[in-house]
Amino acid sequence: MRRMTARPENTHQARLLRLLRDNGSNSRAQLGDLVDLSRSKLAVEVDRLLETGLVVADGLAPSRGGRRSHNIRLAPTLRFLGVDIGATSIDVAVTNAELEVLGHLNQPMDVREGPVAVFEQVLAMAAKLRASGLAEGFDGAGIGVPGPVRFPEGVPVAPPIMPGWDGFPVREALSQELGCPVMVDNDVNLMAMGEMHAGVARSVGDFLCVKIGTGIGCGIVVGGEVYRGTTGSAGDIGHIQVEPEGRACVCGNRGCLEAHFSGAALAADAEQAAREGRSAHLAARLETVERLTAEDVSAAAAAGDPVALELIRAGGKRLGQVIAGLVSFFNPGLVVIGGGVTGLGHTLLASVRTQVYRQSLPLATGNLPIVLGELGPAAGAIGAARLISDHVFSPA
Amino acid sequence: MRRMTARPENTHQARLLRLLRDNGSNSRAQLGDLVDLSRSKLAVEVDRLLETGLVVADGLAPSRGGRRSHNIRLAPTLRFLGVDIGATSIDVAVTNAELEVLGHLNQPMDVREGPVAVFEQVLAMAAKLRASGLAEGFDGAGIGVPGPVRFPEGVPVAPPIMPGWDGFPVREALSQELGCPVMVDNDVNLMAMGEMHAGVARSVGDFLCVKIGTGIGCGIVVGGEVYRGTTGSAGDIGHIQVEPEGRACVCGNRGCLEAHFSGAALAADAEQAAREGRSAHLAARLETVERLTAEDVSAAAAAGDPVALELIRAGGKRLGQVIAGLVSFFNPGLVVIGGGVTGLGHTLLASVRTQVYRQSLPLATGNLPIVLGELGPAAGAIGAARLISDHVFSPA
DNA sequence: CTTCTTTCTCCACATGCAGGACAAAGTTTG
DNA sequence: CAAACTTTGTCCTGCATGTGGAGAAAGAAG
Repeated sequence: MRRMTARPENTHQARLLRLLRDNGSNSRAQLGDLVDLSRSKLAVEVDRLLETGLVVADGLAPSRGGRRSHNIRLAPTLRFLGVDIGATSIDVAVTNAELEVLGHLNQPMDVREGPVAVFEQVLAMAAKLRASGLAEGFDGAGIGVPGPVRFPEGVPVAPPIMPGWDGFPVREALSQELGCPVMVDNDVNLMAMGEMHAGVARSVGDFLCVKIGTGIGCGIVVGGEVYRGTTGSAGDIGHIQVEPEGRACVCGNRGCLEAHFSGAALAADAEQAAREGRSAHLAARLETVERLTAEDVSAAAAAGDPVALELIRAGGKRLGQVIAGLVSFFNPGLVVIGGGVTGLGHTLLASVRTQVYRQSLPLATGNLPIVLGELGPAAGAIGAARLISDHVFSPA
Repeated sequence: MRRMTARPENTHQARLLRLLRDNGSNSRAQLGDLVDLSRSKLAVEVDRLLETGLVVADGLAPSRGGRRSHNIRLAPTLRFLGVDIGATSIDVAVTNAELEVLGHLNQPMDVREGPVAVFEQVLAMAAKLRASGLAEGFDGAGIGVPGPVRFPEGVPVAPPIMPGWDGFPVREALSQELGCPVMVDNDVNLMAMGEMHAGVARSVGDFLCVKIGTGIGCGIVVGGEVYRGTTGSAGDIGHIQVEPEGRACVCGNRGCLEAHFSGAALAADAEQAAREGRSAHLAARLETVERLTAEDVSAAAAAGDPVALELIRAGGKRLGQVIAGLVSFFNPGLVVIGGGVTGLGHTLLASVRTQVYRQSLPLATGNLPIVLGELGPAAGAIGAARLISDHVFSPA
């Protein structure tokens, strides 16, 4: 079960591994252009990487006007596991060393069932992916949980929506079970990493990634690195006050953003509208299902239901207020909006944009794109794979 | 005029220079404990630094149980100039290489008089300090301006309260005049650097530094480094909305924090209270001066005037609302409050604290000190010296 | 006064790396 | 098709740098 994946011996090797991860197969000559090492040094390091098995030869590159160069690539047998535990579902993906998703499973599950039950499920899903021939074992696993994490130890801390998880040694436990290195992070941070690696945020140094799911969170990226804050709770914007005497929130305060707009709040608003007969569309839907969800609102909006559209617009305005403040404060180069309710799509986006561009100063918004995430439900799992690959591809 | 200050040749030397700057005179042996270099290597680098003249011998250290070690220190003739241009006044300080303030001048001046007039004043003040024998020349100068700056070029960009400064080549011009390296930054960022170097924020990696002056700004420090944002406008929190249909602000919006609480807003509120006869204390003051200032409010509060106290409390609440949001988002390890109106002191602080601790989640506020700055009016100038010393003490 | 500790210098040795020479493999030109 | 030029990869030498030990210098402890 346990795989002894080699680790790079120095920063040069780590650099090369990451280049190969991000740019795919590459010729030795091309690598030479990228890394500013002498030919001899480069040859030595590449040879050592080939010896460790992390890297393998991959045929000849096309000629660039002279002798053809030898291609190398990351070992095609390397596998990373990306796990994204949401409030109501679990995503598990297998990737190769280039972080391309080879297989992806999604399973509904309430995180409140506790770490033991969730773990069982995650392991079962991982086993299923392995059984389907996608992987023989894993060289590393990243896992995201919907709450703050003490990052160095990989342990959730005081997660409001995850009773029973406080202090559970997620990293240690999963590492034991899978027999490979594991890193744990907040799900929102992983979404940000995913979008940074393979999504809209490629080549942006400083950006925000707002995730609207059951709750609302925000990933913060500073200089290409996720910023986690002093206690790992940075980006917890769900409980910023948007209405001085607003709705009561589960956190005990009033007027929190999450209480006014989030997957949960949207569903509640929709149900109320349906019951009060304000929306025929939503009422009809409520006849067939027990409880409405954010997806129902999204469907109603797509069908042109005015009440649903208004709910989304009002929510976008609230969200926009908060984002406007964050933009003034943080002056990001990009704002990404993602998460389960991306289905709300452009209605939401338009509403957020209007609010931000109106409220923030021109210097901060001047060239500020506000866009939807590109990776959809896979963002978290890809980010998780990226997290662990950064770890595995760094000197031991 | 031009002084050719030597620069370190490599990162080891830079490291040593900064240690000497931050810890003062030090024995070679002690440095050896701090830097993890072999004795021989350390000796070589120190010798080279002695050759350049950046570092000089400084007698013998007390014995640590054996042969006494030779002390070294930064050259006592090194001088940095720290300039802090506020909206209504200019601070100029001369420091030695350890960034101890040797001389400090303050001069009222409206920044709106434009870069040329302000420059003249700054140069006159620098000349005065030099004439008083504190410095023969400067080895570097840092300068802070009350608006966003394109940091790499050292040029203000679209500063709302500094008409005429947009695009003015501050760095270039000052460097020409003084004949030494110059760095330019936002005044709030420099205050943060000052408090980090010599104030309350020593040894804190991630913190916020809120400056309340004519306007309101916030310095952001991430991992010991100032974060400036994509266009250099990070920390511009004065125009975050605190009241949906609040007061009109100079920026064109309504309900901005600055419109409700800042040096300017406070003065305006106080005048109104005085005119309406709500405060005998403030009214009396208004008889002797033409316009009230934040200092007058501060004095009235110190004398127990209930209206002044209430103004401060209300302002603190507004400020607290915004800071609470930022704390949730950024999860800092410390919040420093400073700026001209620090005289408002503990009344303001109490009000802010109440609001933040009430509104933010326990995980973020659990161990979060909210304190007043320690350096008072010198913070900006010290931060400016620190900025340029970081530059001078880095490899060329 | 002797012994031990600490500091500092000097030196021999190892290591690591750059850069040139050269061979191998292709392309282009006449 | 041959000659000339380009690019790539390997080998090797020389230089630079840094490590760690030996030993001298300076002081503390007994």
